[in-house]
Amino acid sequence: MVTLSEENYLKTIFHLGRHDKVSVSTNAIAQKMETKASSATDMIKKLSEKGLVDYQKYKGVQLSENGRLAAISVIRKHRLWEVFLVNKLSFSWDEVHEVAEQLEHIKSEKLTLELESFLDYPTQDPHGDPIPDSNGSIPSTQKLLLAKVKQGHQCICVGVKDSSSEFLKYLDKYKIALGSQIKVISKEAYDESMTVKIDDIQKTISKEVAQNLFVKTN
Amino acid sequence: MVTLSEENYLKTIFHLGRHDKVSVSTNAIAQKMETKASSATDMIKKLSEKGLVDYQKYKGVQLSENGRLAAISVIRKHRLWEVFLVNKLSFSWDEVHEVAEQLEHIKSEKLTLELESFLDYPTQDPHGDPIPDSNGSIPSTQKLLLAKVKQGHQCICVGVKDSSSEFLKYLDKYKIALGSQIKVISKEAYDESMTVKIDDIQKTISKEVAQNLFVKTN
DNA sequence: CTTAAAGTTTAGATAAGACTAAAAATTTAT
DNA sequence: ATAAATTTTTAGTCTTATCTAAACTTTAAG
Repeated sequence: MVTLSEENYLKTIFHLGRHDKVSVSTNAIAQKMETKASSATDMIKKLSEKGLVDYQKYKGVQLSENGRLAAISVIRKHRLWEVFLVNKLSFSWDEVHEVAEQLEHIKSEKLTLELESFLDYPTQDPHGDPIPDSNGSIPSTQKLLLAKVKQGHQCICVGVKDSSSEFLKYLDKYKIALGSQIKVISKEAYDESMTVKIDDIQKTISKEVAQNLFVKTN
Repeated sequence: MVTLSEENYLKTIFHLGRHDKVSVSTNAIAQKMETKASSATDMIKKLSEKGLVDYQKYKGVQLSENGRLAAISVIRKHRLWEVFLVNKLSFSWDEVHEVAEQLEHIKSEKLTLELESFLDYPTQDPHGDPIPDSNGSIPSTQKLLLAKVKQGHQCICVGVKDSSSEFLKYLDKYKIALGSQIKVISKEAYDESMTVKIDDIQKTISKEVAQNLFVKTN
C-alpha cells in the first residue's frame, strides 16, 4: 500500500525528474513539498525500502519502474478529475487544482476507468497536459514555448507551463485559451517582450508570459 | 479543521444515535468503527474538546449542533457521490459504498454544490436513503419495514435497511429494486417468512429479508 | 589542496491515531 | 446490598509524518 503522503512525494519526484533525467536532490523535493530536507530524507528512505525509488545517500533519488508507475497513476487521476471538473461541472481551469489534489488519491481502479470512459477518453487536461493511459503511457506532444517562436511565425496555443491561478486568470482576461491562434508580429530584444496577434487581436506580452505558454507551430 | 478520522467518528455517532436519541456508548462506537473502546474514548475526548459532541465520562456521547452539521455534511457528500457512481458511471448499487467512503471526505463546498446540480438535485441515494440539502435538512419519508405490512396489502419498495453488498446482490437476483410493487399474499407465523408478489412474480421471502426492506404503502 | 559554504543525514522530539493492559466506574445478578 | 460481570477510562507504547538542532558529506573557492 502506498500512503497519501508517499503518493505526493512520488508525484513531486516525477515532476522534478521529468526533463533532465538525472537524480533529484533532497532539497529540491523538500522545497516543492514545502517541507524540510530532513523530512524529505525520511520519506526517501521509506520509498527506497519499498522499492519505489533508487537512492544513494547524498546522491539524490530516481524513481524505480514501480515508483514511476505509481506516480503516473496519481497524475492520470489528477488530470482526469480536472477534465471532469471543467467539462462536467462548471469549474474554470484556474479552480481545479486544489480539488484535483484531493481526488487524485481516491483508490478504485474501476472508478478511474469508468470516469475516463464517461469523459470520452480525453488525451489532455484543461491546461493542455497529457493524460497517461491505463498502462502508464503518456501521449507525447511536440510543443514549444511561445518565447522560442520566431518573428512572423504562426502557432496555436496548446498548454501552459505555469498553471497557477494567477497566470490562468491573466490568460482568461486577455482571451488566451487552448486553441487560440497566435502570430508573432515582433520581438523586443531589450526585455524579450513580444507583440502577438491572438485570434486577430493584437497585444504585447512580457517575457514572463511568453515563457509560460506552450504552442505548436502549424 | 475536522480530520478524516474525526469525520468518520461523527458519522458513526450520527447513525448510532439516529433512532433513539439517547446518548451513544463508547463500546457501540468502537464496534461500528472496528476499533477498540480505548481508541474510541481518545477520539471522543478530542471531539468533545472541539465542541462537536457533548460528553460525560461513563455516560456516552451525543452530537452537538456543530457535530450534527459536520456529520450530515459527510453523509450528504457520501450519498451524492453514490448517485454519481450509479447514474453517471456504470456502478451498481452494491459496488458504491467503498468508493463513496473515500469521496465523502473531499473538501470543497463548490464541488458538492456543482455535483448536486449536475445530478439534478437528487433527494435519495441508490439505496433509497435521503440526501440532506446544503442546509443540513434531511427530507423525511414515511417508510416502514416490509415485515410490518399486513397480509393482503400492497406497497412499493423505497429503500433498504441493510445495504451490504450481499443483501443488494440478493435483491438484484430476484429482481427486487427501488420502485418494485410488492403485495403481501400471506405471512407464516412460525418463522415470520412471507409470500409476496413482486411486480407480478410470486416468491416467498424470509424474515431476514422482510426486516431489511423499506416500503411505502399506497 | 585545503577550507568554507552548501547540501544532506542523523538524532531526538512532537502530534495524531491506534493498541494493550490495568484500573476505575457502572450495571447486573444473586 | 454487595459481589460479579461488564463497560469505560487511564497509562504507557507504537507508527507515521513531521520538526529542530547537530553532525556529516560534498562542492566550490581561493
